[in-house]
Amino acid sequence: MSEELVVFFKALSDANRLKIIGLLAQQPYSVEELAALLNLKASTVSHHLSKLSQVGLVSARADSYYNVYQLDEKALEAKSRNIFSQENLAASVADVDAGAYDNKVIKDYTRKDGSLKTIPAQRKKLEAILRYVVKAFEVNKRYSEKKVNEILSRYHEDTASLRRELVGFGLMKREGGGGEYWRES
Amino acid sequence: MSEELVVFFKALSDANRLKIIGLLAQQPYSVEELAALLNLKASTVSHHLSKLSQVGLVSARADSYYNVYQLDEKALEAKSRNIFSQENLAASVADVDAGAYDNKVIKDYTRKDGSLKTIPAQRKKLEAILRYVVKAFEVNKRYSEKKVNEILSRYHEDTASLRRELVGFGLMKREGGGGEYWRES
DNA sequence: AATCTAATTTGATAAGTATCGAATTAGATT
DNA sequence: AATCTAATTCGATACTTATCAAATTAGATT
Repeated sequence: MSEELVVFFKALSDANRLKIIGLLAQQPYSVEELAALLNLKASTVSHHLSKLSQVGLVSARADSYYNVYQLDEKALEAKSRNIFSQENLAASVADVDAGAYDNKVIKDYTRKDGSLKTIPAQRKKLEAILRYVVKAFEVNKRYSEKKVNEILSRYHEDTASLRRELVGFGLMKREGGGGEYWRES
Repeated sequence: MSEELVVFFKALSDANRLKIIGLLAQQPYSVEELAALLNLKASTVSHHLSKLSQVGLVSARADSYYNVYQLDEKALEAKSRNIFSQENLAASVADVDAGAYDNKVIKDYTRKDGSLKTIPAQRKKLEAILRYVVKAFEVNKRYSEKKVNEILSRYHEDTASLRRELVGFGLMKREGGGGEYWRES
């Protein structure tokens, strides 16, 4: 899950928390000492330490009156090594809808009945629209040019352009001689 | 300066910005495409890209209508390698006042005239107070026990305790036989 | 030159959070 | 058992920021 990474980075997105990490890298400190060193109240430092401990960067041990915090150097090293690993990068996009762009373009360019308002001029949008239109054809079935035009006319009157672009982008194939078209898988 | 590190981590402390990085790790995208994929408005994505580009993680190239953003993998790798380097840890504590803890303890335990309200029971505070008191003695000069007591009496009536602790913590030395004391450098 | 389109900037709003002071808790010392 | 002390939790406040809508800008196409 990507949320864990966000929490980790948020834990480090504060100047005073970075100072705490830097100080604890030298030696363990109590909350009270950290508060004095950073010129903050103990309650504030406690809040910061809680965030750092949530992500496993620091831990506390009780010593008489004091809660002495120490840096977990192992965790620090481990985290820094695989922050931008393939797994983490992949995890961050796991819940991104890959079809969202096509869907938006289709939504922008079609009427309620599914026909096209216009044929997009931009290449990327045209591709998205063509991927949408080509679904009207069965895979591997042969169509005459007349039949192709009839189907495309449901989408836009300029069937010749649609037909040409479908072939141009490789979404449909045309047999050299006979004027037959088909959609490949 | 530590502020640079904070900005870097803040740039990464957002789920949508991490998704952008994950997406750009696969291929470059335009602002419009990212907006559709993340279900955000273009202006919001622009805002995110601006933060990422501030820290050098992404850059844009113009392509017809579009601003196509790409991930700077080199920068990503370089950053992740030395995030928690010695230099960065040291930089984060550079502007921390190392004497702040002693100062706070001294402030808490002394009156306006510099004398001690009480002698701290806690070891760490006692150390801080003793470091403060020992400054009343010149380095390497010899003092009789009587003179030591006279000086210490400016701070607290229990001169015997102060004297004993100063020696115990190694801040002052006593010659075995003759009852002479001195402060070492 | 005029017109489009995507991107950015600006302003407003809502959500998040660093900080402090007060109250409470946990634990050790007496 | 009673009392201290440091730490934590809680409530309030001020500041930051993610997001959107509207206005503006930059650049390409016609």
